[in-house]
Amino acid sequence: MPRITEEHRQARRKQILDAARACLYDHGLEALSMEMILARSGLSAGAVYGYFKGKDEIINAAVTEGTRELGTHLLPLLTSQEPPSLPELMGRLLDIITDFGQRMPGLDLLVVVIHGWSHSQSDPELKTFARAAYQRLRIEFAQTVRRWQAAGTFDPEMDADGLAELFTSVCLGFVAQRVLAGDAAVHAHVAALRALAG
Amino acid sequence: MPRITEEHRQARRKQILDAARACLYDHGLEALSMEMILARSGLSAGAVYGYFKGKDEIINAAVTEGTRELGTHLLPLLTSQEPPSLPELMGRLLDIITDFGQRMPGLDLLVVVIHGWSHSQSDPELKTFARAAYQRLRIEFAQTVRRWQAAGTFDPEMDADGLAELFTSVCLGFVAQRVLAGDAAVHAHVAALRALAG
Amino acid sequence: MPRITEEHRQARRKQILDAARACLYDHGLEALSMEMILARSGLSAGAVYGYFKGKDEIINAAVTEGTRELGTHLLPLLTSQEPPSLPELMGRLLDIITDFGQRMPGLDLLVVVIHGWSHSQSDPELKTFARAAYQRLRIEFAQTVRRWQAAGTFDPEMDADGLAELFTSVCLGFVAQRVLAGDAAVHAHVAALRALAG
Amino acid sequence: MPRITEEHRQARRKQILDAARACLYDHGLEALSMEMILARSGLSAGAVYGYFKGKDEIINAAVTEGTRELGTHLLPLLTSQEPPSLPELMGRLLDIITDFGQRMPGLDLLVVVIHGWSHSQSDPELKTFARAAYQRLRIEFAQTVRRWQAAGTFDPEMDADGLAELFTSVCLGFVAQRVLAGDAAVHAHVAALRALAG
DNA sequence: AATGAATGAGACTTCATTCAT
DNA sequence: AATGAATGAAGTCTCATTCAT
Repeated sequence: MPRITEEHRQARRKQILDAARACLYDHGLEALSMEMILARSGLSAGAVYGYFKGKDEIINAAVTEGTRELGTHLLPLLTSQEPPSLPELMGRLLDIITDFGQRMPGLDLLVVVIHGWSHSQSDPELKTFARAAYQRLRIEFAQTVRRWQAAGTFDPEMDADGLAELFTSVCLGFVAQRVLAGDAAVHAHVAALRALAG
Repeated sequence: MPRITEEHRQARRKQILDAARACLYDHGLEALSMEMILARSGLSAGAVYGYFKGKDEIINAAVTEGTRELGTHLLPLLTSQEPPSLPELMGRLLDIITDFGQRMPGLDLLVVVIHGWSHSQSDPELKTFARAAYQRLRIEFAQTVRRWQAAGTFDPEMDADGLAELFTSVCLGFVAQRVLAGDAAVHAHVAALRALAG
Repeated sequence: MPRITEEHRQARRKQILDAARACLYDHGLEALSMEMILARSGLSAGAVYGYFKGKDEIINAAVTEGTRELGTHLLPLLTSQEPPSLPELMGRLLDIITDFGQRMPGLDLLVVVIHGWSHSQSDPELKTFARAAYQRLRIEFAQTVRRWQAAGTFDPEMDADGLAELFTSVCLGFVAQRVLAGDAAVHAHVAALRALAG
Repeated sequence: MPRITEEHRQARRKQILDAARACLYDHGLEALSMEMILARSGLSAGAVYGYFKGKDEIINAAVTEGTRELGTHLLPLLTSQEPPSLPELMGRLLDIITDFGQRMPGLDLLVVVIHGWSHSQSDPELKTFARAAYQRLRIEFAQTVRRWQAAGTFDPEMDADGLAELFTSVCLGFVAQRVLAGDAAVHAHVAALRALAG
């Protein structure tokens, strides 16, 4: 069946990456095997290798494209010229993260995100990508803080970069806590922030 | 055959676990092999298998004992009957985390911690352990909040559990941010908390 | 669908076999793959499989047709009723072999011949073919020797078959030496024969 | 069973290389597989990979060590300060080649030699080795010719290098002819040389 | 007649673990 | 207690061939 459409190609790619994510969720980085991905995707070895050069490329694509997609949802809120208040903004960000985690039925994508964090430490390409992505998050937080300061919501004396680091930690820690402790509530974080900095 | 001393056994165990951590840092979860650990530890296969039942047991021990050790340093601060102020407490906790990360020359133990987070999601035993450990952190934070409330530092109306979740996220996120973004400063977090909740 | 012309078929066949020879020269028997031949010939898999039943058939055809073609050039000299002297005859034969080796730009066809020798040892069909072809060479040499004896150039007492074996070895060895040692000169062989048997 | 003797190591190496040669004889370069070599050697995959880095290294070792061994038997005759007459020398050389071919029961090592010729054209390391080995043969032949000339057996006017090329072709061609035509007799070559140059 | 995406058997190799010494 | 050679299941990937279009 020659000459497939670009649309078809993209569907196949997604099929493979989704299978990889599901297997990563089920078995973890160590035990993840091509055989699993092949079985879960329903494709043959040859077919999969027509889309990706190897296992590494599949994992990297699964991680980077997932991260990019989450970023696509988070960034509009952080680049908004009139950001909502800190608790509200954080609430929306954590909601997006929570929704992202529940995007695929039968698995928690946040667990896959954690596997991505781990994997990014041993794959140079992924490490560079992760560094850029998470530094970007911090930078956008800093900009948002400056917008709050300009709007008079925050004291202009405050260190925008320091606050951005803290907020970045809250977002990343929310992911970690959900995965490691088994739960973490958006509303709890929002209420706590409102109580502290209300 | 004269039995070896318990002291000797513990030294060998540590030798193996340190080698495993170093290899984990250098190569990640996926590429970690017994051969590496053997080479790095300077022991033979037979020797190592005399101390651990297999690779999984080594990884689990490396992760659980590391986590336990970090906990041992953190808990006294969180169980103190007269906790310092939030920014100060957080500063001390993050300092301990930072120091822990730099404990072994040539590697960043926080990277190993992240690998542990990932691995804990696919190993049931480790998952249970992690859940207990990180929930414990949250619980102790909640107790500290209640002590602050009792002491009049914090408004008694505030939700202690919600604040505990937030603080837990900050600690975990600090680890993640240092590893992923490449840096995160204790003083920045402290200053930000002081600015917010002074 | 109008049948393609026989001429077109032959052109395509040659295109495929020449690609196979070039790939054989570049990569050897072990590494030779259909993908290479496909890429080099500029044809699609489906097209090539319309001309040959499979890889083996292509290799066999490349070898047998090449051998047959070389034979076509050599035989007239060996069946001549009035053969030139031994040194001169050998000179002409080796010239033909040398020219054959340089027939295709960018590759040494004698290298391909050696691959054919190797391959013929594991393919029964090719082995039979090779046996017939090289025995024929020997037989024709013997006939030539008999013509020389009849003409009084050679002593009739000499063993024509033994001489034919020697001459066959010289021809085959010339090919092997050019390929293995990297060179072998026709004139050196001719001069040596003239010096020995002048 | 740790700490094996060097003797044991050599025996294992030979076991593997002999298995490789037998498989090469039975199946040829293309079809040769590790599985075959493993089965024939009676060793496990892991064991074999403890002796050789991979399939290529096994093939190369089988070829180079075989060639070196044949050389070890041929060279003394070619470096002798008082070489026998041409027919006699050639007879002895071809006898050694013939014996070498029959060295291993159940297979014709000369067929393996031809596979080595083929393989040497696609493996750079082997190509260099082969070039050196066969040029050496030619060089020693030339020296022998010069000794004959010095001794008065051969006309000093003759081109020693040209004769050496011819004699090298006879030796290599003898191997090729035995393999390709199915036979070639030492005595026929000797008689023919005696008849020509006696 | 031609295309080339897909198949899937099977190739090569690794590596956690064992056990004779 | 320690060694390290050997095992062999299992992993990743290739590639000759097919067949829907």
